[in-house]
Amino acid sequence: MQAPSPLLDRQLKAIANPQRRQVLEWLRDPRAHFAPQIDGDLVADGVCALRIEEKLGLAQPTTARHLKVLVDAGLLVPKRIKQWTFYRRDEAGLAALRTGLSEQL
Amino acid sequence: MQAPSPLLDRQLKAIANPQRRQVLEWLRDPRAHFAPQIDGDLVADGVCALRIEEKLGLAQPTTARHLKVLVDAGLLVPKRIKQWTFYRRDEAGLAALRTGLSEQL
DNA sequence: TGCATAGATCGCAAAAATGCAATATTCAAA
DNA sequence: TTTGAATATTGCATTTTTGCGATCTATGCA
Repeated sequence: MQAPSPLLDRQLKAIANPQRRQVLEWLRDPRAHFAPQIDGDLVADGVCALRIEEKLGLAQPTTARHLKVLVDAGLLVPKRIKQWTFYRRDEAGLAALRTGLSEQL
Repeated sequence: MQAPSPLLDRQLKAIANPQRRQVLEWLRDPRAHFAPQIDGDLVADGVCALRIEEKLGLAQPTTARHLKVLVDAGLLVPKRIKQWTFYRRDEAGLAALRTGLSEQL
């Protein structure tokens, strides 16, 4: 079957995984869950992938793929600073998910 | 990783599939999507599994499993009448899903 | 009781998701 | 330019999901 909305489908598949939901939840209040960073503001820029990786307790490639799934679903915004990538929530994408859900479900 | 909420996890996995979302959407207004039934009122009792099966275009065992996933997630209510099983939405479960989402996401 | 219908379950194959190690890429600093 | 750190990508194994045919179970009717 063809998904009526490819975006909503990607978003729902993205949040169907507990680790990825955990990341989204942590990033609701980065200061409450992560130590301050030298480069990149926790809130404005997001949290360094390395921090997320160690908190998740998964290998680096696995974490990287989880983050990519969330970015591709429009739920996270990546920001490259120097050799780091910082991730913050994409509130617009999350709002779209909520809207799509209430319409489709 | 352990899912913080096993129920929410089951619900999100359940709606991560387009066919299952389609069923939930059809059942929002059964009269708009299904012909009247002899036994079992479309709205009060739900829609016969056979009708859902033919509308989905999937084999009987496959449809049966999809419906079971939705029932186990508390999103559908099954009702056995004679040799048929009718399915309707579990609005309480769907409300719980919405609540869980807004809390966790 | 015997038979037909609807649905549930079993067993298996194909596809997708998830994990990791190894490797490639990117960027900064020496 | 070489080195090191952080991230991205590749390749592969394991698990989960999804599909089907075959079969079992439950129910109703002759």
